[in-house]
Amino acid sequence: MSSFDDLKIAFDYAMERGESLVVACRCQVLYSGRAESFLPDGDRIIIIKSDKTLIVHQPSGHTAVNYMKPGGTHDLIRSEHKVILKSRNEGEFLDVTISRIHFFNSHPLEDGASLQLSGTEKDMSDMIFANPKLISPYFKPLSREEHTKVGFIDVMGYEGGVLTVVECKRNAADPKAVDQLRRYVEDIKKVKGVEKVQGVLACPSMSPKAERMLADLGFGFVSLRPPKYMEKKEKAQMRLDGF
Amino acid sequence: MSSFDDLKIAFDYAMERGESLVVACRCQVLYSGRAESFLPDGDRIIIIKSDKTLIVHQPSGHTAVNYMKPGGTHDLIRSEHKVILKSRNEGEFLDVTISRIHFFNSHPLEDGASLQLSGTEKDMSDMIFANPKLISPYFKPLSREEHTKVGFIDVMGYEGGVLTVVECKRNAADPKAVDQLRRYVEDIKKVKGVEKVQGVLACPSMSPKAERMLADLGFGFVSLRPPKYMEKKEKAQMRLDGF
DNA sequence: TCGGATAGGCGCCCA
DNA sequence: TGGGCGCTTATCCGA
Repeated sequence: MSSFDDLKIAFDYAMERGESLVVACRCQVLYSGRAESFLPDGDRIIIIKSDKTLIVHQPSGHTAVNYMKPGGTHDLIRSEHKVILKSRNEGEFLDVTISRIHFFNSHPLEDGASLQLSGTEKDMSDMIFANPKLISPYFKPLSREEHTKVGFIDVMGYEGGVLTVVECKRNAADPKAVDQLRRYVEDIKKVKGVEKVQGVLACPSMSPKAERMLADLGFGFVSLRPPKYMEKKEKAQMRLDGF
Repeated sequence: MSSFDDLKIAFDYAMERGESLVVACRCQVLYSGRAESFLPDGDRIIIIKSDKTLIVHQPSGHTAVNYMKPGGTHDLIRSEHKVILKSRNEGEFLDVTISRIHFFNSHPLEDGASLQLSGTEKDMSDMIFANPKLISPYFKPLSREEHTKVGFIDVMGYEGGVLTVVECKRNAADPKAVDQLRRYVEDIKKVKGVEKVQGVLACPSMSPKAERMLADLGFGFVSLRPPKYMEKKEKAQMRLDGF
């Protein structure tokens, strides 16, 4: 029995059972679908998940270099002297041509949990709604995540008598953020038939271009960063770990 | 020798050697850094790459649910009855509390290759520059990827006597794309002191809102998709594979 | 290093 | 199903 046959048996077994599998191998990867790509020979880790997502990871970096979306088919075939993993899904294909297997493993994996994330833009708007003084002493919030024809507005309210649109960014704001705020302000003016609507950008900082655009439009800026509820615990943890 | 000791030895060996390693395990994950998150118990695949990138994958979906950037430290410790993988990097931390190991593997992985991708927005602008008739019979391109004070313009040229800014999108264009084009056109008017500057959006299709915005601004639309150099080969491949 | 923009973006929510 | 948009976005590229 060849090493290909061993691998083939283990691979088919895992796929039939709906297991998740991992292959580390020397390979090259050809993809064609929405775009197309070729990745020359090198060592990679390939994962096929139980939902048939396929991802190819190089030995550095955070991002998968190639992938196939969930629901595809994956077949291991021998072609002359090579082993090819052929992945197909909705008009896209990806071929992994394998020249050497470093290791292979599979196991049924079950996971019903989902990530609980905080410190997001949504958390910022919640924070502002709960504590409007963060925008100004006189800011009275009316709505959160208000859906309009041009998108949805993080927080809207009145400051004094002026209708005010607040756009939150968890990171430094860029020109796109100002464009977005302007789009909302213009839309609200038109929809509400109000002449004066104020725009406010709430973010930790701004890029120079964003700052200039904001000033040109006469919009406001509030220095604010997303809340991190574990911050105190984190600090303690870091100290315990000697940071 | 406990199973923890076995794992610890294999883990430390892999880390010392600069190998890449894979652990499939039941675990929960706590992260705190730029944001913070908690992932309750479930089965995951954890990879630590040779550059010390750590990624945590659930058994479905394309994206890593948690990760740490390259260059951090990773330690496997026993805490009472549990095994904890502690990852630290530049003020961020991630703790994986492991309750069961499904499998563990490691191997030195080497990969000097990088992805060759085509069918991008850049490929579209190259295509237009090489074949200006795609925009119109009279379009004369002047520059590609021109860096202006407001950003860079994919293609700029003259159509008849009118300065024309072309923005390419490889996918269906959305309102953000139109905003971007408008920003460029307005800037060029100001910088060049020209009254009439034409904007053209080159993309396969537009969202309804984008279409309306484009019409309101009097900009043009050219139906175009990014070139895929392997397209013929791909089609043949798909036929061979029975699609 | 910073800024600006793309991405085979993905994933989520909501009409 | 598609539009709109945030993201621990990452990654690339130029100043």
